[in-house]
Amino acid sequence: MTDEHSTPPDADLPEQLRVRRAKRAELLEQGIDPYPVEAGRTHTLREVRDSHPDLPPDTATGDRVAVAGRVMFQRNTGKLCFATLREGDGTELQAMLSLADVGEETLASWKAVVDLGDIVLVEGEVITSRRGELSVSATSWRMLAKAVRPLPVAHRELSEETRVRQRYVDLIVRPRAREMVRARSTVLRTLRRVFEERDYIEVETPMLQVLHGGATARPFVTSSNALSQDLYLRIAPELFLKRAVVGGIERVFELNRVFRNEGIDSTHSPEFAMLEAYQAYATYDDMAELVRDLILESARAVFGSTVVTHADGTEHDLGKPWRSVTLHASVAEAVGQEVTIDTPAETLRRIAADHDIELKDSWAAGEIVLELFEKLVEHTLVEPTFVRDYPVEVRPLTRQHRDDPRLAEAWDLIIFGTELATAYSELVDPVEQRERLYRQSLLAAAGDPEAMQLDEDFLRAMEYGMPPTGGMGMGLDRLLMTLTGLGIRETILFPLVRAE
RNA sequence: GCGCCGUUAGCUCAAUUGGCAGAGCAGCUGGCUCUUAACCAGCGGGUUCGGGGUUCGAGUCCCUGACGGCGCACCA
Repeated sequence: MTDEHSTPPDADLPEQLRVRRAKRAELLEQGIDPYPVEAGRTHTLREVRDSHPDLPPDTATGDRVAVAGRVMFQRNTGKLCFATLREGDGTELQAMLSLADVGEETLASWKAVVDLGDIVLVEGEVITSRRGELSVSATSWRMLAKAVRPLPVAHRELSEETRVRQRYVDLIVRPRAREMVRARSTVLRTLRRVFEERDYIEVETPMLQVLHGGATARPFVTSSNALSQDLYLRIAPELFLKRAVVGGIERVFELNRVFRNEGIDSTHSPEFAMLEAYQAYATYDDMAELVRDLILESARAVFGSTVVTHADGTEHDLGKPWRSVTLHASVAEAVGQEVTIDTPAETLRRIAADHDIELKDSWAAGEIVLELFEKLVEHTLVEPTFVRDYPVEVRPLTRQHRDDPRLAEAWDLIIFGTELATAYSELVDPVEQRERLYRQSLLAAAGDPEAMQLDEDFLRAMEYGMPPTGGMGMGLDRLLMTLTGLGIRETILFPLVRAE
């Protein structure tokens, strides 16, 4: 190890770090381990609180406990010290050290070495203070983990960057950060529960893939030394889940990470959690019912109700009936004139021009209608809305509509103006599927980085016969954003950040 | 990828026209046996993101790089 990489001498450290290291050293000199292996805790703060509700002020219970927690506030008078301890779930409890009970030496040592942020054990009697605060009145205390770096100011917001880069600090000082971790876990559990109740099987499919497919997006590329070839981090689990359906796993879902090498902003992360589910002998209508159940059950699990608060502060009851509208009808409503699958491209171009929407020359009617929807309609759909029946040219992997072959049996669920989930009646005709994938592979060969490669093995699977199947996809991070009204970096515990 | 804005004490932020770099919390010293963002008195703490330039003098102006935020593009 060179000097450059060794521990910097204390003299180079900021004052507060030096001071805390000195206190650690002081404990060691006294023969006290500042990081003992055995904590000796007998009760959690929560347990003490729960077992002593509503005590009147100035009560001595006679109950002896040893509690542990991080020191969040300190209020020291000459012969009486108060500290607020906090444990992982945010529960706080006051510790009191009185000269009369602990003696001069112990009190002095407490004042000398305990800083905000330290994790300590306090052993004593459960009492209430004269002001009525439930407390542990110490007979002894012990350092469990000396913090050598000071906590940030507890009563001011951390900067956005520090919150994301040092999430461990964010979790210590900001209750909402802790709540989000628990909300995410609750939603994960709830989604799995709903699937289990519907006899779905959870599977894990490859994240490292030899071929790039399943959606249109730019992949991350890596390489295998053993295979001497490039591998792709998956952009979607779709093609493997469909193989599973072919094999007879008729109700299957996967809830795990996908990776897309695209923009990073308040609604996009390069890695995000994707839920996809496929159900044999079901259609996109069945998947709509499933998705509604997944979202409502998640809301109930997190909030105890279906009412959620959007980023702008408005409350919305997701439990009310959800609207369903065709893509063309939604556009027609927005532009105030008839728009259907029969509307010619020239007419649609005129409508776009009237609304100052730029179009590519190569676009056909279907692509123009979708552009009109995205520019004029999508952001206006605040309440949950299924937008359904897209032109086939914009949904190349979806089965043709049973009533009109120019349409695809697909819907997007829009909430708060953004897409939350999508579903199809899946294309299961292997001949048709081969043609469409072949056209995609031509685009890929021509240099379109988002286009899929031709996956012969996937096509071979379909040739064995895939039952009529409904499929859905939903971003977990998006769901949490919808439920909590927060940005995507708040819903991900440790979002990707550039190295400092 | 392009444009705009930002980076100052451990944390959150000030600093007029280019003229001695400041506050609150945190820290240190002393005081205080019922505080709870405790209080009172005193003290210390800075490579003003890095590099270069203009100037008698740069936190401030110019060039350049790093990192971040917002907008656009792409996307779920």
